[in-house]
Amino acid sequence: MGSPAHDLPTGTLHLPYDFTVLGSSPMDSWTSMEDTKPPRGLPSMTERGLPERGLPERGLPERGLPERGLPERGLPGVYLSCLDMLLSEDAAWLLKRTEVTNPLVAYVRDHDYSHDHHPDADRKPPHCKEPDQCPVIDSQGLGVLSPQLEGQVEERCLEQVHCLVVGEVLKDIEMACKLLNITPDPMDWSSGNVQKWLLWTEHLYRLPQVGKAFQELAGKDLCLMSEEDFKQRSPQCGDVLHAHLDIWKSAAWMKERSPGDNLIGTEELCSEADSCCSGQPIHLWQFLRELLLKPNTYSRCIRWLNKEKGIFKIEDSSHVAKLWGIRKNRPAMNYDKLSRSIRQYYKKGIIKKPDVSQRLVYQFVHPV
DNA sequence: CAGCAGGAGGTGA
DNA sequence: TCACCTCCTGCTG
Repeated sequence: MGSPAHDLPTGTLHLPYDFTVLGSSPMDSWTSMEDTKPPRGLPSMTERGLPERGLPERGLPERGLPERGLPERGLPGVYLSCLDMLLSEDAAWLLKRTEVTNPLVAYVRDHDYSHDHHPDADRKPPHCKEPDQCPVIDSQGLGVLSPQLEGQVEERCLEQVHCLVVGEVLKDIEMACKLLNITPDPMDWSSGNVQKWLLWTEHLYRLPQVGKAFQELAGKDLCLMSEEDFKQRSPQCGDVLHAHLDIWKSAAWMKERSPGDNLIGTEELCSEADSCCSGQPIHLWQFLRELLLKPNTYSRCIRWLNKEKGIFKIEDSSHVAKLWGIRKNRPAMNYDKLSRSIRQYYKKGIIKKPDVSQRLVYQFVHPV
């Protein structure tokens, strides 16, 4: 687009991630929302790339907190689902190993809160004698590698991790776009799209409702707003929303810069049943399946009980209904109505009740 | 009380 | 016409 909002620098990945979620599932963060400290401001990503201000320092007094807070580890944690499998120790080690070559990682190091959750996060992983001498995987079977080769292999590994993270973020954004029926580039959003995005973000991260504060604003206006503007309109979570928008902006920017890059596993997102790829309105059963396909983000409200058999459980009925309502622009949507729609699928042979009927448990007649 | 089942009329694409 | 949405009654655990 070439818009100011997209004039990000090249060469480094500029996403305000909180890498400290590496050792814990984002949904764990969500789980802990009610009983843990509320969110603190996320770093704002500037046009220069790295945040203007760092993440709040540990031990700083909490500021005014919304009733329903973000996951403790911060909103971007949701975007790191692909790294859930990494042990926190390994993650810490990885950060140490990569900070030299990647400014973003160095930034993350500087703002590493992993000690909050993992007191041993700095400890090297058990399989490493010293962080600096961590064995490099010799996938070629060449035996001991020369330091130069080792460096190259290492760099490649880091690149792969990098790509994995970026790819996962883009996938999640793409998924959200499909679910909301909006474009990935905030610059293209109408005011209606902005409201949808706000509603979605509020519900996903349980932020206080601030949609009214951003009424009449199109995506373009939103992109031109500074963090201060955001905070002015929403003192409670303006900074979080601004940071979240930054992620979307950078994703759009990256996509625009390298449209050929196949960072996104579109085949996963656009299976033959996904009519949303062809511009058709999404069906409820498709919507449910989309949520089920993103367990790292939505398993708190809907999850597979038996994926092979297509049996799933709606864990948070009102939340799923709300998400569906947002998607369909039906603010009055509730589980009663949603379940009525699900029951319409009984006749059509799309969804049924499992043989052993349980509350909130349904089964796709034709599992994926 | 929340969830389930299903009838019936309405709505928008 | 279709795919819901909305409202409803009655039943169940």
